[in-house]
Amino acid sequence: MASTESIVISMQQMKVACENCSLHQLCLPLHLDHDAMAALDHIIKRRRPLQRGENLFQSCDKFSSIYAIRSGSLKTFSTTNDGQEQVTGFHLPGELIGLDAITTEEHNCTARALETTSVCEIPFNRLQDLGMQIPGLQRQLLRIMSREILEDQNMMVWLAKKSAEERLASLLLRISKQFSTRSFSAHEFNLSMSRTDIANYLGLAVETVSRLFTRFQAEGLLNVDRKHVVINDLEGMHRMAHSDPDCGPHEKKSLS
Amino acid sequence: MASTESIVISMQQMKVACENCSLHQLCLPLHLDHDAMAALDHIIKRRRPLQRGENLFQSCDKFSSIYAIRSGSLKTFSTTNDGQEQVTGFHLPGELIGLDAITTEEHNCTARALETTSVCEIPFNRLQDLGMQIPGLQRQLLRIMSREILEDQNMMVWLAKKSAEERLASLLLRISKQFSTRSFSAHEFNLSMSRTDIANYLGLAVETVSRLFTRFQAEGLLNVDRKHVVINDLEGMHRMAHSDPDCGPHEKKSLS
DNA sequence: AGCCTTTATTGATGTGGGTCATGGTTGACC
DNA sequence: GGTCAACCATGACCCACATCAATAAAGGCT
Repeated sequence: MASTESIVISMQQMKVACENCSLHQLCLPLHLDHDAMAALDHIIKRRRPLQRGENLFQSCDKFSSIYAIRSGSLKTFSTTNDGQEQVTGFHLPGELIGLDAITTEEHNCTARALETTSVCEIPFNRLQDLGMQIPGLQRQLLRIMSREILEDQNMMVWLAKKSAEERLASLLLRISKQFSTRSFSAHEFNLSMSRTDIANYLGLAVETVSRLFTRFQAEGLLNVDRKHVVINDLEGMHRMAHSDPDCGPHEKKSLS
Repeated sequence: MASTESIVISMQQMKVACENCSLHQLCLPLHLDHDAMAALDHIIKRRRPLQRGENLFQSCDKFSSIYAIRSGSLKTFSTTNDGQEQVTGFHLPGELIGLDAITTEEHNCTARALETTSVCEIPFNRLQDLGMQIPGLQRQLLRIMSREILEDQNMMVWLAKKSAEERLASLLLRISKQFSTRSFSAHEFNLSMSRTDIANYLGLAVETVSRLFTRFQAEGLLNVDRKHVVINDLEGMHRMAHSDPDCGPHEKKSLS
């Protein structure tokens, strides 16, 4: 038993080496040379995968690292002063989370795995030190944060104005896009989050989300069975979301 | 005429020297030594103040600088593909704008002065160079961007869930707070933006904003006459916004 | 298996705030 | 002063979505 487990772990470690990681261009698309990549790889901590429901970090935890998501998914949420949970985002592979904690030096939200999820932990202080040596790295970090600001602002625009159906359609399209860039089907996937989380995130009632799924299905846009979603009419979904196929509000713009 | 104008400009230039600027701790609260401050001061470009309606930058302009607001106010807005204007923010003295353009290297929104407004222009490339020499500066820049991310996320939470009255009350409280930290009255001020801009920003109809002002007045919370606002019951406004006096959604957290 | 909890669906009903329409102010310009 | 264009206020109406309520289905326990 112990031996198979150690084999599993060492294979995992091989797989997560930054240089070989299929996601590295999404984490830090720097085109670093081999040495720089090795240095970056060196500071990254491996962790055992998180199980569904486990927290990566919690609100008020001291900030020390940012995290790159390798597989699985998380939600981030904060708790309002009256004890209500507010979902602030769903985070899918290739995204970096924890950036909002740099300023306060403690986390402002809790990040909880929605399914079995593996992440790379990047200690921020060591990343900063490395940034002093590799000029491009600092700039890249600024660029990533800038992108996050931009996306959040788009999201704000979107939340302020969009109808329930536009919101749900946009979210589904974002997830679909996400899967397709990971070479999975853009048409068929499992939602890792509950209806409640979706509703909370979108600022809607659960019942509304549920009804929308039913309606989208009735209109032939998709088939849904609990968490399993098959999108039949991607273009129709785009029309529903009232967003151009490539500049939707949820769109994660490529850094190229 | 020419001589008085040159005197005005030189006084202005004296006043905006970073070291003496009453806002410098808000722009870049670094506690830099004199030399570092001088270096920072040296790269900052002065501009003549913007008149109401003038653009600081426009969507799709090439990104080259970030801007610190010294006085006055601006709105930022983007234009949706169907030609609608969407206000993404009101920006008051002490704030830094343009950070969202780092990633795309062009501006994604237009920044327009709502009144006579003066800003410091900080060329980003030169700031980056300076950052290589002054380690704290890079970190501070990351911190400022992180704060922006945090604030935008709070704003998202807030837009997703809050009622019309909570939205307007929060905005008024943010403005009030803003004035009070600048040693102006927290109770009495002029709104620089139109009802239409407010409604657009808050994701409401103009009529709703108008009615809310009337209702707040009827309830004795404030007095309003066109742009002029007197808040009679700050605490009542906080209750209306459903936010603790010091952790409201619109709150610009001090970096301390 | 059986029980319990959590999650999802669906229907009935109510309401916040959007939309439309009208009229009043204010200020810029001739 | 008159005219025109923004801007703002207010009433009448309506609809999208929340809320309330009931049921059903799906895991997770022992």
